[in-house]
Amino acid sequence: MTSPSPSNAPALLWFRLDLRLNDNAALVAAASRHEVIPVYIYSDDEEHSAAPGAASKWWLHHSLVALAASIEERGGKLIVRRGNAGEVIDQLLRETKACGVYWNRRYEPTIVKRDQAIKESLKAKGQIAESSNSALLFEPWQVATAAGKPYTVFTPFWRNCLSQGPPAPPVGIPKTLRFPGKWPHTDTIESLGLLPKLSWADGFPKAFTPGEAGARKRLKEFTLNALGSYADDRNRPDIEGISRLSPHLHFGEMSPNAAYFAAERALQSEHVAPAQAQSFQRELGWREFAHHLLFYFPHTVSQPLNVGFANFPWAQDRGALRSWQKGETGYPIVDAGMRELWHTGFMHNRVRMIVASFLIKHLLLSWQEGAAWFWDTLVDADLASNTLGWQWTAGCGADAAPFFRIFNPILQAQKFDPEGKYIRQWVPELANLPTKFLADPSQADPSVLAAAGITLGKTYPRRIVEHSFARQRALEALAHLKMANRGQAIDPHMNHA
DNA sequence: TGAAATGTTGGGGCG
DNA sequence: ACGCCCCAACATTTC
Repeated sequence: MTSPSPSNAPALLWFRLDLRLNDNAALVAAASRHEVIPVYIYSDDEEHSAAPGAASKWWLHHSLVALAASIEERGGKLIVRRGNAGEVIDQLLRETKACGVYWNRRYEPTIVKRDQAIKESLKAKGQIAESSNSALLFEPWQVATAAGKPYTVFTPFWRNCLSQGPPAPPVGIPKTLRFPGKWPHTDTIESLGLLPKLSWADGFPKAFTPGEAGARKRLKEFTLNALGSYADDRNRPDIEGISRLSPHLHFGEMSPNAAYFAAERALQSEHVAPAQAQSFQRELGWREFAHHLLFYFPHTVSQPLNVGFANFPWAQDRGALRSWQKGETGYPIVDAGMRELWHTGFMHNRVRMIVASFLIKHLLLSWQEGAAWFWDTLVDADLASNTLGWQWTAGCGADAAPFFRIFNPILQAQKFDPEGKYIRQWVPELANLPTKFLADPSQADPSVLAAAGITLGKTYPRRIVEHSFARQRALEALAHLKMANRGQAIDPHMNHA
């Protein structure tokens, strides 16, 4: 197959969740044949479940600013528009006389549908409509079981991926990048209204630098400082043990290939033990698995994969939900996590599992409530990963933790934050409490609490539910569910396919 | 990528 | 010396 010959007409490069110039397949394809008109279209109205939440909008704003600047450095311009994507594209094609559109694929159900319609419409008009993969190491349809079905268990999924040979190494920015002499009108990034009216995002810049350069710097620091002990430290919120690359990967400021090969290079050059590098690559594998599941089971965005959970009697308790959201549950590790989330738009993964387990199993609130809060508050909110993560915790998803696996927030704190450094950082009103009582202030004598300046119920909340009671209640709810399903559909080891 | 309950083992204190 | 008990440490089972 020969590639189309270079044309005089420019082409639109439609940026979406690929806000970078390096290792960008659509950019490579467009730049090899055309003058390029970079475009970003903000169309949250039509994206529904995939439309960015408040924290993501903050990130998106800054990422767009960074992308526009690096395009301008190369003599180009990022054209920004707001509205229905198909209509904006048609409008731009008329304005610029462009011959078509290049973009990188997304996998959210509403986006897949929309993009298919746009592609068909363009092709029907004889225009170029070329999509590429620049978001995944392995696209959903590249991986299948021996029976030709999608995977629902992670380990065989990832084994299959790795057996296909190494993913494509990342490539740089195209050497020849031509832009048109005349530009269409562009809205300002500010006019998209992505930044919050109130100042709740003030703490975000301390934790993150959105944009391609920030992503590259983060990857470098991670591979240098933390990759070598990743398998050991990745569960420790009190240690700088994780990559923090998730928002950069979500917005496509870095390709998963770049992250994968950074670990691969460290491994090959023997700077890092194989088990440590592979542990990081495995986490990239979970991201792949999440997209695989989202593509083949699109309804899981709102519905449990395991149909046995469809009628689970989740509690309706706005007060309890509010306490969880604000980090006022009376369990310090839970509250620390929820406050880290609020102040930075991020939460350590180990703590995500703890707070999620608490919401679902201690409070019996639905995983959908938790997913919605995470969606609005996380800068790395990703429909695939968020859906997988919450269904995993609830025990209703693919390869999920069984419902009876209930995290003890006190033991988890003692195990993964042994000196209480993480709790003291995010729950400062407990900072003077001896470490021994930090995971569970209710065990401290009144004199000890008084010496630390703490009054339970006043300066720090009492536990909104007692652990052993909540555990028992959750187990009973599961027993009822089993009964209702006659023991059939909720076996944790069932095959969901 | 749990926790709690239950079972088993073996060392040591002690009559 | 011996049996008995206690209980920590570890293993297994159950939820």
